[in-house]
Amino acid sequence: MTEKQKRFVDFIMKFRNDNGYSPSIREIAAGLGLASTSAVKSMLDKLRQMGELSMVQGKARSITAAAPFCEGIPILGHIRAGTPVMAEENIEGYIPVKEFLKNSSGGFFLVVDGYSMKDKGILPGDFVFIQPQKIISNGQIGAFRINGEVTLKTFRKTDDGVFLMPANEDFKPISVCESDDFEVIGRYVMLLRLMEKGYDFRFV
Amino acid sequence: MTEKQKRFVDFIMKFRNDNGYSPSIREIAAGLGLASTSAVKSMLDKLRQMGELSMVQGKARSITAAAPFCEGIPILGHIRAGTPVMAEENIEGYIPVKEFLKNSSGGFFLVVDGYSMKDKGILPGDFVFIQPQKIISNGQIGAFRINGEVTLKTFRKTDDGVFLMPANEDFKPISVCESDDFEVIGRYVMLLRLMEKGYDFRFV
DNA sequence: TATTTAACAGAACATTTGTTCATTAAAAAT
DNA sequence: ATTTTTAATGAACAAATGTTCTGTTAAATA
Repeated sequence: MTEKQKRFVDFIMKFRNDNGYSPSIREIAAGLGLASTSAVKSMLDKLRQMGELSMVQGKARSITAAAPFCEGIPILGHIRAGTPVMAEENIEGYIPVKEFLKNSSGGFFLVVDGYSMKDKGILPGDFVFIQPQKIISNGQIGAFRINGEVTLKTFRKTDDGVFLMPANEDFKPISVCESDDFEVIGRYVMLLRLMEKGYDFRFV
Repeated sequence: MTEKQKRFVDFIMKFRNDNGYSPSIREIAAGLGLASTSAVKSMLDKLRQMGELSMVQGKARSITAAAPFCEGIPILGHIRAGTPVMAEENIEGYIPVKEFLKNSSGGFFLVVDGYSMKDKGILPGDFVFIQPQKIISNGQIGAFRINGEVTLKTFRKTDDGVFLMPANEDFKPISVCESDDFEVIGRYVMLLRLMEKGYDFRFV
């Protein structure tokens, strides 16, 4: 990507972060100091062809940036690693939260209830993002349904059989028998913990 | 909020989740089975007055849902609490991730480096979202700069003075002296942990 | 029953916005 | 030096979109 192309994507991303919706072509032109809209249009077409952006023909403000150049929260530095300066020049990167927001991919949150995964830093009230998939690799954490109950555990397959391992010495591994009603729901790919309570999460 | 108003907000939120941009008034009308745009318009005006939505006069597709009815990931159930059914009717709520996405409010992420907050489930590599503020309440977790170093700790103010408390018995509390260069950077309001590595986070 | 209110339809209008095209200027390549 | 390519301009057009207005219908209210 050239410097100019980067400026385009940066502007669009910042605009979206600031306003909550994408800029129009004329707003992009104004923002980048261009007097014509056609220059912007051709650049957008090129960026779409490159896979950096996507947009829908004829639809106003339909530009969406492809991952990971999408809406995100800036990373301002490593904690304990020095003084974070609250300036745009200091942004280390962006977290592509939007990547996970795509409900179309089928992911969803589950709320953690117990302390069985405490040693993995997964606590009650945490939201774990589950990417649905039918198989899971050895050692990965995932959501499983066993005998009607849903649980979050580490998947372990040994010569002795399949086990769902907790991350807390107070809990025992679950041995998965042939006779069990067992299903892999999905893989644990993200954890979200909100300290701000009091939000109406629309629980019904 | 009435049932109809909820349907409006639901449709807009779902459209945004699916497409990445907001629906036009005519698309809302079509989606809700209405033949006129004016009915939609007046409802949108009302929802804006209620504070549920916000939009900019004359700008196409500028509807953004106010927190917490904004872009979000569906919550499909409590883990260990039964069988989550992967259906829309089963959605318990939405997590207002977008609320924290608003860079305009000044929030940002810091990357956690050490194990000093382990017992609070905060591990190295985690992203902690910091809401900038100059003062912080007793017992809250926040990011602080002390003598040039940035650290995440629990703020504790007692008769004996001000302390930055770790959540790990291997670490000692930090006593804040008058002579120290001390500053409250902000409050810890969210934690994000990504299991999917390999993303290009645009680190420079 | 009469009146008011709210919700919606339908049309019309104005603005925004995407799109295209001819042209110019500068840079790169031949 | 000539040609080609690229980037940008400016204008114009068409489509999408927000906005407003009048009338209608049904429900609520007096």
